[in-house]
Order: sequence, then C-alpha cells, then structure tokens
Amino acid sequence: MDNMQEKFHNLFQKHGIFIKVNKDNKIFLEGERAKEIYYIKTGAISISQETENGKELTIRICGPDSIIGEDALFCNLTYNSMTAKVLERSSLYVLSRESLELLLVEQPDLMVEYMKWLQTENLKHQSRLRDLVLNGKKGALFSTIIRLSNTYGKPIENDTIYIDLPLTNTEIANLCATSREMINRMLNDLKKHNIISFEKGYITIHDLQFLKDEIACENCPLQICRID
Amino acid sequence: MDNMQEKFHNLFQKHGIFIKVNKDNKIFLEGERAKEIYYIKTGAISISQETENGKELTIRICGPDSIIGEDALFCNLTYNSMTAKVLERSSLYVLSRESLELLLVEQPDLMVEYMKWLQTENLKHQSRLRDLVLNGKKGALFSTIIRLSNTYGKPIENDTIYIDLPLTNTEIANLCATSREMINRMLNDLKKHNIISFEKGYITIHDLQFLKDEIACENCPLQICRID
DNA sequence: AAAATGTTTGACCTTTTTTGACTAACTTTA
DNA sequence: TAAAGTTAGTCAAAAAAGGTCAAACATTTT
Repeated sequence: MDNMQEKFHNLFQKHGIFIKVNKDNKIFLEGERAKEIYYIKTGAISISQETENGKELTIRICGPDSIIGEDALFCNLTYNSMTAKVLERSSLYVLSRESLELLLVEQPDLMVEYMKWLQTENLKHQSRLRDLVLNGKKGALFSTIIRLSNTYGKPIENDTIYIDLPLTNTEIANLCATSREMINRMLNDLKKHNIISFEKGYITIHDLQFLKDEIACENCPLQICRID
Repeated sequence: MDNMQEKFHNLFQKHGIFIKVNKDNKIFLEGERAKEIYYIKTGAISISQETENGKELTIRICGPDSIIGEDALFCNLTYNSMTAKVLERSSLYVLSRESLELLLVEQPDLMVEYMKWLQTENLKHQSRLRDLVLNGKKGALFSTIIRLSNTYGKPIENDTIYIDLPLTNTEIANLCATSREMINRMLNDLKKHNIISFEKGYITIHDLQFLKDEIACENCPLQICRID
C-alpha cells in the first residue's frame, strides 16, 4: 500500500463508520442522491452503468484500498452516475460527503493527495477508453485481462499469473461492452492456444506478453493500467 | 462563462504568459515531459492519442475557457499522455506546473474549484466511454454530434443548431474511433433524412431529438455532455 | 432433487471494416 | 500561374467482426 492510500485509510478509519455488506447488495444506485464516500477495506465491488435498453457497462472493479462514490465532492446537489454492486462480501468505511469535504479543507496536504488521486482516475479512464474503442472487442478483452492482471494478479511461477478474483463471463462481458457469448468464444480461443486457462471463474495467464503484443500495449504506468 | 471559469481566467491572466499559436502547431506532445498548464482564451485545440499502429483517437476538442495539459499536477515526474494540436489559430495563457501548484496551495478555495473541475472531467470521460462503446459506431457519431452541439452549437432558428466549428470527416472519425469513410456514409445518411446538413465542414442540426432518441440519450447534465 | 445460474455451441443475421477506384479542393513548387 | 502533389470526400463491393437466438449442458444453491 503506498503512502497516499495509507493516509486515506487512516482518515476513513478515524472518521468513518465501518460496515460489512453481503454479496449482490448495492452500495449506492445510479440516479440516487450522492451523500457518502466509501473506502473499501476488504472484498470486491463493481461500479457500473445501465442504459435504458438494458445494456450494462462496468467502469471499475474495485478491491481493497479503493475509494468509491467520489463523483460529487464539493457539489451541492448531485446524483450518482453509477451503481455500486458487491461482487463478494466486503467491508468498508463510510464517510459523509460533508465530513470528507471538511477534513480535506482542514488538511491541505490531504486535499493535494485527493487531487492527485482524481487525476490518476482520469488517466485510467482515458486509457481505458482508448483500449475499449481502438482494437475491437478482442482488444477490449485483452486489455481487460491485462488490467485484471495488474490489479488482482498473483504471480505463481515463471511468468504465470493467477487472477485472484472470480468473474463470470457476464461480468467480463460488461467490462468489455459485449455479449457473454462473445467473451466465451474468445476465452476458449485463448485457452486453446495456451495463452490463458480458467477454472471456476478464476483465470490464470500463461502468456501475458502475447496479449500485450496483440493490442500494441505501450506499457503505460502500472498505476494507470488497472481496472479499479 | 460561469463563476469557476472566471476565477481561473483571472488566475491565468494574472500569472500566466499570453501566447498565440497558429493552426496545425502542437502545444504539447504525447510522451514529452509535462511542464505547463494552459488556459485557452480563443481558438480550438484537439487533445488526442496516437497508437503504434497509426490509429488516432481524439479525446477532447477544446475551445475558449478550457484548461489543457492538466494530467500531471503535483506529480514530480510525469509525461503527457496526449498530444494537443491547434485546429484553428488560438491564443492561450501558459502557466508552469509549479506556479499553478503554488497558487492553488495558497488559495484553498481555488483548489476546491480545481478539484470540482477535475471531477467534472472525470464524469465527461465516463459518459463518453459509455457513448462510444455501447451503441456502435452510429452511437459514437450521434453522441459526438450531440456533444458538439452542446459545446459549440449556436441556435439559429426554431430547433436548428449551427455548430460553429469547422471539422473534416477525418477529425470526426478520430473522435468516433472509426474511419472517415464510415463517417462520410453516416453523415450523408443523416443529410438524406434531413436530420442534419453540412457545408464546408460546418454542420447544422435540424433534428437533435432524433439523434438523442437513437442512442437513448438520458439527457445528462449539459456540463457533462460536452466534447471539450 | 429441483431450481437457479452460468456456460458452450451452432446457425443465422447485421454492422463494420477494408479495399480500390474515382473526383474535388487545396498546397507547393517550378 | 500552371503543373504536380497532397489531402479530403464519394461510392460500391467483398470480407470480417460482432450480435442474437435457441438449445443443451454444467454447476451451484436451495
């Protein structure tokens, strides 16, 4: 955990309320008044948008030490643009918007940290936009796997990375803005060529470089090329 | 111009250097060390990324009162992730990163404004990601036209909006992550159905509602649904 | 064991991309 | 200023990619 996350962890721990939430619960809903900010201590939470015609796009999948619900700080009246769904039982610190605003104003160095974090979020979104849009659905999937690897990957042996987060094809499809059938086909294709393997929702990457090469991955900083 | 932009305008006017730049010049380049922040007084500037395989994606087209080059505030050593190209002769205020950092720390209320602005940028990117990815290339174009309308549109008579920014098909294609042929075909289609018309690079919208309906546009706030 | 949820596959259809050929408009240079 | 070169726009046909639907199978949960 780097310095910034430590500062925020301390802040939320000191001033926030600690809660636990079960799988499939919603932390907040798209369209609702935005009142609180959350710091994830354990678990996994997805941030997504749904459109009228029933499509769903997942913007982030957040794990420990992520901040969520951050769209509305210092704005009088705003509504969540996203829904936060609990993917696996999670624990989080909750802080009211007003409290966080006050705390940040009192501690300018924290405000600077928060700003840096917002900037990083921006860069993440920009690079994700590029990845999802510029190399077709295959590019979207490959980029998503690379980001999952950078965010939840555990190296298990020489060049083999285990993604320690169970995902259904549907969840991956929502990250890639495509159908689960498409994801299924592409994943099986990668398995056939020994690029990845998977079992019970857990993906293991055997040839990360192949995925990177396919989408002309320019090795952007690891704190940017993430899914959280 | 709203209050926030006025504050920044004053700040840049007071502390920045005023420069003029001709069409097709670059303000900064992808990969270069990021040293300065810019406030656009007049003109039009595109912010885009190029990939190894020659594709280009334009993230923003900025006009008067936009801030550009903002990716790296309070970070010691960072590089531009984008290239800024001058679309039409522009004038801007330049401020070194260090100066802006100092000024923001001295004036906490400005820091808050800057943060709010960063948040808005984030929401813009998120909604653009959704638009570009969720409704195919047609959705990408329609969303782009709607955003251009919200950003550069001048109402000329009942429900007719003139987009006061000349764009080539190639430039529109880069905004939509597709080819200029595709854009050409779709624009002609829209013209045939009297949704839009265009002449010498200037688009006029005759039926904005049609475009909105086609992509199930949920009328998000006007400060979010923009291209700058 | 039944129900619910998720996966796999094939067939079929639609959209998007690519390619190539041609024209118009604009720049550069001789 | 005319010729040559470059960039942009137009159009059509073929190929590739992606989406949808239905049916069968597998796996968790209840």
